[in-house]
Amino acid sequence: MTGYEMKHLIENSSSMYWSGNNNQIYKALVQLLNAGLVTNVIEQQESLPAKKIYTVTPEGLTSLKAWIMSQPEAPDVKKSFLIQLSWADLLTEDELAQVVDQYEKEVELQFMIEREKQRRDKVSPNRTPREKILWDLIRENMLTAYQSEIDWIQRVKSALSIT
Amino acid sequence: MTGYEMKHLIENSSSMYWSGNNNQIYKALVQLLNAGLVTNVIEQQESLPAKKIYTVTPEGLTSLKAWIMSQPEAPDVKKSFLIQLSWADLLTEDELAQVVDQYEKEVELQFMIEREKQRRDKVSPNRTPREKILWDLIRENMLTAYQSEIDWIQRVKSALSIT
DNA sequence: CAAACCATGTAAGCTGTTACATGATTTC
DNA sequence: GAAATCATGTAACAGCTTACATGGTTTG
Repeated sequence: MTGYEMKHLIENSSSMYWSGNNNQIYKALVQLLNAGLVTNVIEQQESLPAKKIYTVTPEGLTSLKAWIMSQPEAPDVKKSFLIQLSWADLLTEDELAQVVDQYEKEVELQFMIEREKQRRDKVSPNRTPREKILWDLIRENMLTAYQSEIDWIQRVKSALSIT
Repeated sequence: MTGYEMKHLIENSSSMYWSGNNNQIYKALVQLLNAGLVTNVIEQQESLPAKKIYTVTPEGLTSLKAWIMSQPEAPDVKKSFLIQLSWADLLTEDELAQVVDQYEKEVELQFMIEREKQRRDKVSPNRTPREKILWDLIRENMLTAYQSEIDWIQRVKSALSIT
């Protein structure tokens, strides 16, 4: 696979949250190459820059497997909206209701974008039945996280309207 | 409040996810001062560096209120575990079960740490009834997010053990 | 006797983002 | 005729982390 292809793959994935901008991808690939974790084959093209097609080496696979088995980290979550809410007593009732509405729309938008991404992505690997199960679980995780946030927003709305 | 106090306040808060290390806090306070959004009073101490006690200006409050009403962003979530899972078909059943268990323990640990933080934090402002409601909602958000992740882990375990 | 607390700050380095650069080909 | 696609890369900047620096007082 080329760096360019990886970039698009990362962009269309939601669990692979890395931005994958040019600056990082091409630099990282050079580092992996120097570390002997990948090799590349250069394919010349007329009127376009030469493709560098990368392949994992056995050492690369070993290194990957070691990372997969390394201690997983808890999710890293940043909800700037909660910081807005923590100061929201400065707002009138109407202003507060408006901001909550905006947040609801934004989260629902991202939720729909995620569902659409999943619908389009028919490329997910199905090399084994277990791999399919794993990928379905990953997708479910993304969706239920959004759903849980949307449920919370409903509770916010009823808690504030009662006041 | 001094920069030092803010640092501790941020560390003990979970919704205020900013790391708040020295380098950033003291630099940011100088910027706020230059922008006229805060003022400070210097209080000399013997055998300790002088305290700089900061206070928001009316301009600072206006600026804060503008930010609170600005378009909220959807949560920014990074779950590196999902990337580990997406490659986990390289593992044996036992290895996979082990990594899932480690993730479960890690998330449960963070969940307990969060609950403990909330239990200890009796300093949360209660200036109005509405502010109390808001702060309770923020706390509920943090906890239900963890709970939703833990529920998902249970589904992962049953989906994988059936295989 | 080591570690933590108080309270300010600086320095170095890594990660991430946005924008720029090339230049032909295809799509709207 | 403008914008996107292909495919590589560079440059400048912002954010974040870790470690260092000072130095007296208190806690384990």
